[in-house]
Amino acid sequence: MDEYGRFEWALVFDASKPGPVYSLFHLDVNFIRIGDVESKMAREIPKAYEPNEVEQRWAKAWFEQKLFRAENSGYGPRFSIALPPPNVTGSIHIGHMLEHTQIDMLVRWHRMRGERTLWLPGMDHAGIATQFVVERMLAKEGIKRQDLGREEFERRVWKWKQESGGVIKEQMIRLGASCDWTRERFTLEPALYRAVLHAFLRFYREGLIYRGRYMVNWCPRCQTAISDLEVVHHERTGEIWNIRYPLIGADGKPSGTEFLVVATTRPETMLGDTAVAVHPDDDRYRGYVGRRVLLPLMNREIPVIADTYVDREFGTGVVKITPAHDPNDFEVGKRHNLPEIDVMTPDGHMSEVAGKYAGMERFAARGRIVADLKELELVESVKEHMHAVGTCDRCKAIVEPRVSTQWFMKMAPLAEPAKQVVRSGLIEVVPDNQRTVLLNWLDNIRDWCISRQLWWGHRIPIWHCADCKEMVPATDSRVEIVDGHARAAGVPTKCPKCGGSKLTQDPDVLDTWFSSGLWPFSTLGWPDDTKDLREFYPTSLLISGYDILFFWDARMIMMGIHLMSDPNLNTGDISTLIPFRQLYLHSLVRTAEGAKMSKTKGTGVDPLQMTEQYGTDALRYMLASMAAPGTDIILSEDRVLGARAFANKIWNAARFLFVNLEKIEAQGISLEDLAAPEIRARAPYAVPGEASLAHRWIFSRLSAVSAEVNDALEGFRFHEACQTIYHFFWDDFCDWYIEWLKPQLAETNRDVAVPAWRNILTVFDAALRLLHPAMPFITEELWHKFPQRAGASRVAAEALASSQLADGTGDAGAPGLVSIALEDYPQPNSDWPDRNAENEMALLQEIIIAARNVRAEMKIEPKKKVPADLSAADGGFRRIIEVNLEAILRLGALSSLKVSQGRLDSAGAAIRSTAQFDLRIAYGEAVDKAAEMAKAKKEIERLEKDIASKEARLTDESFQSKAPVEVVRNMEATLADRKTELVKLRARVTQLSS
RNA sequence: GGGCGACUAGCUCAGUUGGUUAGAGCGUUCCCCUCACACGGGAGAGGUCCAAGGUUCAAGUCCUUGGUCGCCCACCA
Repeated sequence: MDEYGRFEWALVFDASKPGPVYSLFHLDVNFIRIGDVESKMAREIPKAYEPNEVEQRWAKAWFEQKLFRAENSGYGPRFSIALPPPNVTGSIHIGHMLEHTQIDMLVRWHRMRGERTLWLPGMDHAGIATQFVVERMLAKEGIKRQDLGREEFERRVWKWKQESGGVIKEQMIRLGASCDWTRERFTLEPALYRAVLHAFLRFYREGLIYRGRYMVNWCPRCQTAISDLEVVHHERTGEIWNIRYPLIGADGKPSGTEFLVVATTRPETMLGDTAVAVHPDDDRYRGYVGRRVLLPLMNREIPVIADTYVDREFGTGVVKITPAHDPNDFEVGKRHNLPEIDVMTPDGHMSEVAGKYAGMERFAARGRIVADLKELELVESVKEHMHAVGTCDRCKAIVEPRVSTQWFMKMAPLAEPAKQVVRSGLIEVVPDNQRTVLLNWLDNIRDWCISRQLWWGHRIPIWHCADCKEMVPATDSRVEIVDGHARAAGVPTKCPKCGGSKLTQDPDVLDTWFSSGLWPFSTLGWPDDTKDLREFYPTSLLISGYDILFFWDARMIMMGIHLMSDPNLNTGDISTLIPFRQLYLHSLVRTAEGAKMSKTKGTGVDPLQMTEQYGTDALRYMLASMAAPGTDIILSEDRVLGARAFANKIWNAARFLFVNLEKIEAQGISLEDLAAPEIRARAPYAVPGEASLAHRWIFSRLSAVSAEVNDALEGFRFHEACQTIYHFFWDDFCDWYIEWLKPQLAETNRDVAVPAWRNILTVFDAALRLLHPAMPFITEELWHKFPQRAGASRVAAEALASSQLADGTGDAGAPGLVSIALEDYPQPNSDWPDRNAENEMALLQEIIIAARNVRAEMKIEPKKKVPADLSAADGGFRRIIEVNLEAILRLGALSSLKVSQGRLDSAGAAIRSTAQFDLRIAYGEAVDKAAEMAKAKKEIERLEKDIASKEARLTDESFQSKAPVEVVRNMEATLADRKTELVKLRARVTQLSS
C-alpha cells in the first residue's frame, strides 16, 4: 500500500469466509473527476433508483480526489474526531456501519457548516484478537506459532494485516465514510510505535508502571495474561464439593474420625492448598486454629489458620487456601506467609508438582481427583451450585486465576483527574446516565495488567540483565525499521547496576488498549509538537459504543490528561489536555433475540451485502433513523425497505423536475437561468397574483425544518433529524408542494413559470443538502445535475479574501472540487417563517382532505369530478379559498366549489364539518346511509366525552387559578370548536334519520 | 450482591423540560397501473401508554412498590 493508500483491489478475503469476497470498485468504472459529473445524464434518469453504480462511482471519486482532506474544509471553528480504529481482524460489520454512519453524519454536517473538519481514520492492530485469528488460520495448516518462531509468525500476521486492513478501508470508502484518508494511521506503524514507547517510558520513569508477581487472569488457550475487563463472566450451574480434610492428632498422625470439611468448586486446585482457614470468631472451630490437617491425595500437612476473610455463614465455614490459584487466597497467603504452589502449566494442564496428576488436562484432573476422593470416602457431599465462571473475551476458554509475573499500571492516580473532568462536565457524556456508570468504574478502579504473552504488538521496551536481574529501560523512544516494521531503537548495551552486557529484551508485548489509549493524540503526531496536534487536539467528540467505555474511552481520558500535560506542549490547563470534549455513546445493533451481533456465532449481518441489495444510502438512513440515543437497535428488513423507498422517492422527485424542465427549456429558458447558484441564493421569488401561498408556505416550512434538523443533530438525535427531513421531503415537498405547483410549472406565462421553477429548484436543492449527511450518494448524484460552482475553491477564495491563508492556517485545498459535501448546510432564515401561510395552507389541506374523504366514502369513481358547496363563517377564510380555488378543485377532484356563508342544506348530500367550514357533496346513487350515520354517531360520542372532560376542567377553580393563562385560553378555544362541531354533527344525524 | 435500561397500535419503534383528540414506518382494509414514482397515489381502521398506589389544576411523561425481559459491574470458597 502506498502513501495514499492505493491498494490491491484484486484479491481480498474475509476472516469468516474462505475465498475472495469483495471487489468494490470494478475496474471498468473510469475515474471521474468531481465536477465533470455534469448533468449529461440528467435527461436519462431511470425510473427506479439504482444505487450501486452511483455509489461506486462517487465513492471512488471522493476517495481519489481526496475530497475529505481537512484542508478542503472551511476555515470556521475546528471540528475533529478520531475514528474508533476497527480491528484488523477481518471485515467490518453492521455495528461498525452504525457507528460510522453516525460519525459521518456529524462530520458531514460540521463540514457543511464551514468548520475546519477532520475525521481521522485508522486501524488497530488488536493484539490478542488478530493473533488469535492468524493462529486459527495456521491451525488449519496444522502449524502452531511456536513452530514458526516469533519473527516468522510476525511476518505472517503482517501479511494478514495488509489484506484485512485493505478490506476494511475499501468497505469504509464504499460506505461513504468521509474520512481524511491522507491522515490514515495504524497502531503498529513506526510513528505510533514511537508514541507507545514514549508513553511507556514516561509512565515507567514516573513509577506508574511496575512489574510484579501477582494474581492475574490467565487464558490457557491464548497462553497469556488478560486484564479484568477481558474476562467475561457467565452464570453457570456447576457442582460444589464438600471435602473432608483429616485433622492431625496430638500423636502427629491423621485422625480417622476428626475432619474439617471444606467446600470447593474447583477440586483440582486443592493440590496447591497450603492452608485451611476459619473465621477467628467462629466458636465451632476456635479449638482447631493452629492445628494441622492432612491435605488429601498430596499427603501434605498444612496449617489451620484464622482469617476474617472467611464467611462463617457460607458452606461449612472452613475454606481451603490455595494462594497460587485464587485471588482471595493469594491475599490470605500474603498475610500468613503461606507458600504458593502453582499446580498448573500455562496451557491448563497439571504441573509437575501435581503429583500423580501431573500432565493431565485441568478438567480431566478434576474428574479424576473427585473420583479418587470418593474412593477414599473423603467426599462428604456434592451439590449443584450456580456461580459465575470467567471466560476469555476472545477465545471463550475458561480463565484461570493464576500467580505470575506481569507488568501493571497504577490507575488510581490517573483516575482522579479523569473523574474531575467527567464530573465537572468538561467532558460531556451523552446519554447522561452513562456518566454515572463511568464515574462508578473510575471510583473502583484497579491496577491494569498491561503485559501480554503474545508476539503481535508493541514489545515492552525493558531489558533484563542476565547477571543481576536489573531492569533496564530503552534509552529513548526512537524506533528503527527492520524488515519494514518498527521496533525500539534505543537498545541499552550495558547494565547500569552491574555493568553486565548480557541484556535481553522483555518478551512480552503491551495490551492492545495501551496503544489505543493514545489514539486521539498519537495519530496527530504526538509526542512531537505538530501542526495537526495543535490544530485538532483536543478532538471535539468521541463516538463509541458503550461496550468499550472502560476498555477505551476511560483510558483515553486518563492517558490523555496525563501525557498531554507535557510542559513542552501544553500550558497545563486541563481543558486543553482532555482527548475529547464530548463523548457520545451510541447504541448497539442486536439480533432479533437481543444478543450482540457476533461473527463467530454467525449472527453478524454483512453490511456490504445489504448495501448491494438495498443501497448504501438506504442502509445508512435506516440505521440513523433508528438511532435514538440510549436504546439498542434491532434490525428489521421492513425498515430498510422503507428507507430504500425513500431513496426512490427522492430520485423520482428529481426525475419529475428534469422531465418537466424540458418543457420550459423548449421556451428558451435554460437550467442556468432557473437554478444557477446565484439565482438560488436570491430565492424565494415572488410569484405574481394568487399563486404565492404554496411558495410562502414551503419556505416557511423549510426554515422550520432546517432549525429542527440542526437542533436534532446538535443533540445527537439522529432519528429525529431523519424523521423531520423525511416528513418534509415526502409529505410537504412531494405530496403538497409539487402537486400544488404543477400548473404553475407548466405555465406558458414566464412571469409565473420562472419564479415557480426557481423556487422549487431552490427548495429541492436545500432538501438535498439537508439530506446529504444521512444519504450522501444520492444527494451528490442529484445535486450535480444542477449548475454548481466549485466548493473548495470558493472556500479558498473566501479564506484569501479574509487573509486567513496568509498567516499559515492551512493550504488552500485542491482547487476545483465540486461536491455537495462542501456546500452550506441549510439554516433557518428569519425572513421565511410565515404563520399566515402555514395556517392558510393547513386550512386548504383540510378542505382537500375532506373532499377526498367524502369521495372515498361515497365511492365516487376516481376519475369523475363532482360539484361541491362550501360554507365558512369567516370572510377571510372564504377569500383564501376563492383565491386558491384551482388547487382545491384539482387536488380534491371537484368540478366546482360554491362558496357561501350560510348553512348548507344537507338533504341528499354528504357533509364534512369542522369548526371552520362545512363541505357538502351531493349524493350519488350509491350511498351507504347507515354507514354515514354510524360514523357520525361515533364521532359525536367522542366529542361529547371530550367536551365533558374539558368543561369539567374549565369549571374547576383550581385549574383556572393555577394553570398558566395560555393553557386555559387554548382549552377554551378548543372547547368552543368542539362544541361547534358537535352542533353540526347533531344536525346532520337528525337530517339523516329523517 | 450492586447498578442501568426497556415494557406505548398486529410488528419494529418515536414521544426534549408534565399542558388540546398519544405519533411514525411496516403490516392491514377500501379505491386507483391519473403523463415523477406501484419502492407509487388517495381514504380509513387500529392504542384502558405493564400493574397498583401517590404527587399535581393537569401524568405516557415525575415519585413509590410490584411484575416481565434485557444489559453492565462484582474475588464469596
